[in-house]
Amino acid sequence: MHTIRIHNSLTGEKEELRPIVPGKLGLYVCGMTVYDYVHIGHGRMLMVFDVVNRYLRHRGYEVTYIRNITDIDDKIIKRAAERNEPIDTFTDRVIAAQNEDFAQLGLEIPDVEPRVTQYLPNIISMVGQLIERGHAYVAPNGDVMYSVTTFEGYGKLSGKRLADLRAGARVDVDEAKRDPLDFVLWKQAKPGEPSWPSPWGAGRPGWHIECSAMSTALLGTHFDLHGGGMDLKFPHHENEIAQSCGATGDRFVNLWMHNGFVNIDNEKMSKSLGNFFTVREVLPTLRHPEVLRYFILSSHYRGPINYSLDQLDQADAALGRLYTALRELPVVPAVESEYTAKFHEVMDDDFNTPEAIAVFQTMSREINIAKAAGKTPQAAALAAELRAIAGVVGLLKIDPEEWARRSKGSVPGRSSGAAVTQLTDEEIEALIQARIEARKARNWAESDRIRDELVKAGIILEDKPGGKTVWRRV
RNA sequence: GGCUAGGUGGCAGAGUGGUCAUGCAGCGGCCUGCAAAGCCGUCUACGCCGGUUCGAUUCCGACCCUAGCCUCCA
Repeated sequence: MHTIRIHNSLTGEKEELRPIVPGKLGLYVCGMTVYDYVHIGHGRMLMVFDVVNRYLRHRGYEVTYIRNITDIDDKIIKRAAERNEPIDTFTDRVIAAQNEDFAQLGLEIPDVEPRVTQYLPNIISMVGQLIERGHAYVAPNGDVMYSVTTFEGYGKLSGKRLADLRAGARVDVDEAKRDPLDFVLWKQAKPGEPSWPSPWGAGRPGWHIECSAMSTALLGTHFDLHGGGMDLKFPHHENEIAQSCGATGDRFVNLWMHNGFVNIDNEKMSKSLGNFFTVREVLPTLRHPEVLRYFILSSHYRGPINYSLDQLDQADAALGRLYTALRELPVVPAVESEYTAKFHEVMDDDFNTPEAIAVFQTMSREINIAKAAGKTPQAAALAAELRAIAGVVGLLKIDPEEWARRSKGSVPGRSSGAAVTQLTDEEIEALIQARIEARKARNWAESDRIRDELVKAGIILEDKPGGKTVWRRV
């Protein structure tokens, strides 16, 4: 029987995954606040937990995967106001656009995507519980605040002590707070803002309480896995723990997972620095969205990755090597060999996708060797196995011939540019036929002329034994 | 200042107490009419200083450097 080990942010160590209910796992991931398009940093988070979800299912667990949607918050209110658009139509529109991006990224759809606005009763009830249990108070301004000093374990996840936090606090001390680190659970409505009735007056929930309320509502007071970006560790997740444990008295989450950032020139991708890329501007410049997935999975999920066009080109080349190995082979059923065992071994160890990719590359070499030796059945079997395990992490999902026909495309700064001319597949096939005839006649000048013409159109030819020629786009 | 991650060969990026990461790029060879693809080989990597050890890139300690968090953020 296998054992999956996962790095737990709570302890800083890899821990064995022990489901609370045997065979079942609850996975909650902090998803998107819906006020803008999905950027590459979000893309990484989404892909990382997509792989976690896919792999755990592949390993036989019955996973309940929850990824929330924050559809009420300051930024949303501001954006909607700027556009003179009702909040719900604005958020519906953003959610629809984000779902298009998710589909492009090849993400599996979570079991539930709860929206904050659907969970107001749960939120209000949890705030009430916190007040009852002495963890929250109504501040003079009418906001309901969480009192951090009432929760013993506050700071455990982020490794912070209250004194240190206060010393480094850059927030203005809010008169309404008993402690500078207290945070808001329920905000009094301001005129013109959307609000919901509550025992503390009309208002809306603070950001942190939503995740506590939704995760508890859907997965119970104690569940297995909770994920999100590194920046959510403090204060968001720290506050979630304080809220959920404070309100329910239960243990809340067993394992906390945090993915690293996407950097540009070693700086965090951010709007203020202007180094910001959305998936909908990046994906069309790639041969296929799997290039981005390959790039992201080439690094371990916890470390930072540096986003650059050059790296995307490297990912394109490396993924292309895998697809090239799969070409010209019959499709046969997959059989598990020692490669699948190795794949499981490295993935069981905290989702080591870079090692998994190394396994894929090693398999591609084996396939190429078998092909060159004319051992087609062996090559086809390996290819089927490769596709099976790569598919678990969302790679090698398209037909290798389709990969070959897609162009890497071109954007300023990319290492290889667009084709000078555009040819249809039919035109390409016709030129290849003409070249085959020329080669039969040993007319190398004509053969090379045709090949040069195709190169100008961004087509690379590969002559195979037996007079066959296959092609692919640069 | 506090806390958390890191510093690996031209680039990217795993991993390990003592023969191999892996990919891209380069070089040599095989294959090819020439290519391409592929295969084989090659390119004296592990921030700095100590310590433990028969032996450390890998363990321990100090130091330097980088990034992130401490305010909304995936």
